[in-house]
Order: sequence, then C-alpha cells, then structure tokens
Amino acid sequence: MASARRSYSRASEAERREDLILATLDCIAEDGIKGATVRQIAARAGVTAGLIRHYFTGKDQMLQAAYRAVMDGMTRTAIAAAREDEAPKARLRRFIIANLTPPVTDSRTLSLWAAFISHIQTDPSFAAIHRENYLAFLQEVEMLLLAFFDERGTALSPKQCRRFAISLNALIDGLWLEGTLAADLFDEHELADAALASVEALLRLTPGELALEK
Amino acid sequence: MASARRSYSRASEAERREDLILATLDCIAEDGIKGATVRQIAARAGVTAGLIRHYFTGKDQMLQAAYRAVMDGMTRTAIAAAREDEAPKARLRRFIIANLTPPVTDSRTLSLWAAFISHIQTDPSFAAIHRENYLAFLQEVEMLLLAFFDERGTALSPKQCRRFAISLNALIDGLWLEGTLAADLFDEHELADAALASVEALLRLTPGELALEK
DNA sequence: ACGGCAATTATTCAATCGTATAATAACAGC
DNA sequence: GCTGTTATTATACGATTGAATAATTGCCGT
Repeated sequence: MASARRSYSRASEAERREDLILATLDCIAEDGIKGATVRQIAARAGVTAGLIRHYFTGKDQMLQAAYRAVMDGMTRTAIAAAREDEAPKARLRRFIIANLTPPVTDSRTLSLWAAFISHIQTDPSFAAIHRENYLAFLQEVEMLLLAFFDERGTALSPKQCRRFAISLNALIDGLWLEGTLAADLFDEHELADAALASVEALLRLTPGELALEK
Repeated sequence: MASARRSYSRASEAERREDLILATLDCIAEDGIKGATVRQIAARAGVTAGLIRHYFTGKDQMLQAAYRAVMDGMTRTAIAAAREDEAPKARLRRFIIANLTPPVTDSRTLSLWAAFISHIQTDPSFAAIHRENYLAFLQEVEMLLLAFFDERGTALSPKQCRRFAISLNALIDGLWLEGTLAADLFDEHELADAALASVEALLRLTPGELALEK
C-alpha cells in the first residue's frame, strides 16, 4: 500500500508568510481569536499545520506578525487618504473621513482590531506594536494640524498642537469604535459628518469651515 | 484508607455566584481571556471546577455574567459621580472627570474591558450587553447635557443634543482607551484636563467655562 | 438528634490544543 | 537527467480544555 502523500508546490518565503498571515486574519475575523488555531489557519492557507513552525518560531510570533499587518493596513489607508498634492484643509478633511468610512469602518477590521487589543495588556510584544502605531498616528495628525493652521494663518504652539492631536485622535478612535460596533445605529455618512462638525468645534473653527469645500 | 475529602462550607446562591464572577475577573485581569479556564477560576474562588456548571449553564454564560459585572461597574461609578444634588454644570464636569480618573482609568479595568470587546463581534449575547450599556451611557450624557444647557439658557434641539452626546461619548471613550493603554504617556490630571478643555470646545462653550468653578 | 435534600467534590471522558520529530517530495544547480 | 537541499507533509505526544457523571458531605427542617 503505497503511501499517497498529498501533492504540493513550493512557494517563496515572502508569499508563504503572507498567505499564512492572511489565513490567520480570516480565521480571527470569522471566529475570533479562539478560532485561530494552527490547524484551522493551516487549512485555510492550504497547507498543513506543521509548516507554521517552519516560518515562525511559534504561534505567538505569527499572531504578532498578523497584528502588525492589521495596524499597518489601517494607518496606511488613512494616511494615504491625506494625499500630499492637496491643500492642507482638504488633506485634513480627507484624513478624518477616511478614518470613518469603509474600509476602515468595517466589521472585519473591527473584529481583527478587537481580537488583538486584549493582548496588549498581557504581552509586551503587542504593547510595543500598539505604542509604535499610536505614536505614528499621533504624529501624522500633528503634521496635518500644523500645515492646516499654518495655511490658515493661525498661530499654534507645539504644546497646543499636541493637545489638539490627542483629543482629535481620541475623538476619531471613539467614533470609529462605537460607530463600527453599532453600525446599524448610524448610516454611512452620519459618522463622518459628525466627526467633521466635532473637529471644527474641537479646533475652535467656524462651523462648516472644514466640511465645506469653498 | 479513608478517602480524605476536602471539607467545604455551603454558601448562598447569590454570594457563590458573585465569588465565581469575581474570580473570573481576577483570572482575566491577570492572564487575559486565555487564563480564564474553569479550573483556574474555580481554584481562585476556592472551589472545585465542577461547581461552575452547577451555577451556570456553561463557561460562556459565566463569562457573560462577568462582562455584565464589568460594564455595570464602569457606568455605575461614572454615573454615581454625577451626583444629583449639584448644579448641572458641576454634574457634567464630575461625570467627565470620573470617566478619566481612577478607578475607571485603571489597568485592570482596561484589561477586563479589552478581554471582552472581541466577543461582541462573535457572540450575540455579548453584543446585546454592549448595546444595552452603550445606549444607557448615551442617555445619561444626553440628560446631563439637557440640564446643563437648560440652566445656561441656551436652546438645544433634541437632534443637536444627541449629536453632542455621541461626540462627547466618543471623545471620552477614546481618551479613556488610549490614556489607559499608554498610561505612562500621561500623568493623572492631564487626561481629565484635556477632556474638559475638549468638551468645552466641542459644545462651543467659552474656554474655562466648564473647568473653572465660578 | 436525625433524615433527606442539594450543594460540593472527585473523577472520568473525549476533544483539541501547540509543538516536536521523522519521512518525503519538489525544485534548483549542475 | 541526476543529485542534494529543504520546503512540506505526516504522525505522534503530552498537556489542557470544557463538560458529564457519580460519590459524598454540609446543613436545614422537623
């Protein structure tokens, strides 16, 4: 009885790692962190479970890589929305809107974010990843604010800029979290509109200054 | 060889359930959700594992009860801070401060909150608990705002009140989350001060109107 | 004081987890 | 085309999990 071994094809390290990470995210999005077992992930990636330990030291390290991938994706789309070839006001507006419309406000994204956030408290590696992303996000907001107030001709001390950035970031985070958790309570533009009006108030701008194009 | 069975004492259903729930929270706070196994919980509660299924249908149901306990605790302390025997402005101020100082901004509270948030996406029972608490929180904020603007003599339409409440809630949530996650980045009063200034701006009040007593 | 109810313990079970190791097949270099 | 390297599969192992069942002991009513 010849052993009928499964046929397979070799892949480059880069794409195999990516496949495994994407499969991890699929599993988490579907069943939560408890659904992300090495077997389920391997099955979803079309390989066998043992392969995971060939590319990662262990399951934990793969989860960290997956967390990095999620956070990178979130910040990348938000930052990409604030295109450099536009006026500071438009960039700030686009940045806010991008954070409160799909694909950032998306059930799957929230599931992934939520699955990882609890690890921050327990595992220092996850804490480092979070810290890194939070500071990067904060700095991006600060740069947008500086450019905006500069164009507007309003003075803005570094300390005040930082305070604005912290509050603005908190507002966006909160709206994103609750808005995505209870997506049925808000329609798509309601969230972004509320954010724009709130940011105007937060920065002590005149109503409509940020939302209206002219 | 006489079987040396462990001696024990009976307890009322109420306190046994509470003991088990508190033990559950202790386990989660210490090791995350993965540390909340029936055996560890039972050990921490000073009973044996089997007893859990005598008071709860299963582990899931006990986790739900624990989640309810956490959320109740958080909203209760915040609402209790807005004492009824004070002026509307003071109540609003106290409410905001209470949400951004210990024991609400506390590493343990965050750990518990974070451990449960991912279940909202997966388990409808957890979604219902979250929804219930979110709406209760929102309504509390709306009532505080109505009383405040009424005393101030400013008109406030129900729609505007709701929009304010949503934004204010998001701001508090975001500050609480990031501030507690990165507690070392902020000192204790910085968070509450930032919140007060931001809420003043959010509600289009004059700077210092909410923070200063007079 | 004692009998019976049920709260609690003790033990077992099947399932599943992450990891380790050995066998094998795919592919590159020559 | 052959050969050596190694990516991949296959299998096994020990630990741990949530749940189910049976045995026992604490305690209340009488």
